[in-house]
Amino acid sequence: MTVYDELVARGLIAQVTDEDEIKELINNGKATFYIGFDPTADSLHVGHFMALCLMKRLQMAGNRPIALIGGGTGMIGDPSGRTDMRQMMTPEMIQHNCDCFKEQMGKFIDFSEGKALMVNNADWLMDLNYIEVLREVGPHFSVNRMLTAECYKQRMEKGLSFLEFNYMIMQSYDFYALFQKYGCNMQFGGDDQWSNMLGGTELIRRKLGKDAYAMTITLLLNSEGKKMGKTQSGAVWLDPNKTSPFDFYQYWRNVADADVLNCIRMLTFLPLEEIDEMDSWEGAQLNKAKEILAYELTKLVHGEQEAAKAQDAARALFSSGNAADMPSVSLAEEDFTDGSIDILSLLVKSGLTPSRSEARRAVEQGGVSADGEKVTDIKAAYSAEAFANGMVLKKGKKNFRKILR
RNA sequence: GGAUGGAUUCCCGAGUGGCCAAAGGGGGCAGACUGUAAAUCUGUUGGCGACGCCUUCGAAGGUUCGAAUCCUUCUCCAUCCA
Repeated sequence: MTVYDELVARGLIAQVTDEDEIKELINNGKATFYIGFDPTADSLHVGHFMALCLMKRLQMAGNRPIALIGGGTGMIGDPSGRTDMRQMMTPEMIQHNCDCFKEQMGKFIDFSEGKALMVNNADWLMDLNYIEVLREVGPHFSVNRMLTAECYKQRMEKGLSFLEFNYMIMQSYDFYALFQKYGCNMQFGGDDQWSNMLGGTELIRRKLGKDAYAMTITLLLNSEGKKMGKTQSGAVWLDPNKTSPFDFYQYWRNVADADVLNCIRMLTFLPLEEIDEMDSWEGAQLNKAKEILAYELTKLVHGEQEAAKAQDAARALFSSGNAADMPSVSLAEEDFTDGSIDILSLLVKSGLTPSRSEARRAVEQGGVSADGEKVTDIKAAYSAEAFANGMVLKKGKKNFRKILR
């Protein structure tokens, strides 16, 4: 099976500019392609992970990836897929985020011996001269056409600033620059990037009379049409300090039935035959598939050891309610008043609830238990001895915390 | 620059002097049911030393016994005109 066919089979490809040409290039390892990552946070998240996996797949097939860090485009902010303007970031933040990205990417992609490149578009965008750029690329962009692009259309209602409007031009310029500098002939990105990417291929055609190609990756949506990898408290991060391996594992363990197979197919490196077998699984059997998904992804991101730990912890927690490895919190001397600590403080301290009011509600509604016993009294208090072996505090069905002295 | 409309709690959106910590919906959280799924039903959803107190309706002032609501100035957004 060729790489391209595998990508299709996994449902990873959303749109392509020229299918035959792209097939030819990537199946034969002749592509030098880039994917851009704007440093919008200090860690990569699940959305980036998909792109990195794609990079890896293509790299394994002999193609040369360029990871582009958007130190320059990050200064502008991509309006695609947004209904409001991004908050502008300070150059310091951007620089910090770029550094974080670099480090994380190194774990997934082999950058040794020129097998892959990492570049920062700040290197060429920051020194551009406004008038020169206008004269150089300005004539090749039709404002009328730009405005018909989906990503701008959405913003026509809420308002679009000139700053953001220029994003497409900057991204196009990137492709143009990489094409000339490194012979980069292909760009990949999320499906919401489609119009930005086309801008690049068109610019290259008009300026240089040469062909370049673009391909977008299917956005990972759940059965309700929402982007996956987002939780109430934000994105699911790849940085273990921002999303612990356990939480990461749990996120995937909890996906809806309708989404498991999709996720396995798109995100893991399991052989397709194996995945096809799972296709016939139904009902509670899908829980097995969810475990596989969670384990495989945690392994890819955090390593085999962490994945095993997370899996053991999850299994133990949901069967016996106890486990060696679960998120834990240590209490300090000053957390105790007269030798004991009350349940509300405990819930807040452990991070299970953000406020005492919420802790109170959780207890009143019967959602809290300590060492397997339901807490019914909001005034319940525990002395230091209760934590001698670590107390398992549980809020709701899925939130556990081990409390240590 | 001019005219008009707007900014309300996590989001959408009611509220036009006291009955407003603010309707309704969405989302979230908790409970029941289950398979750590979905759907459904119930409760809950600013904070706190909690029948009370404190902070919140774009910002700052003002009127009033009392302001999300009235007045002034400012900021931001949309639409139309230039």
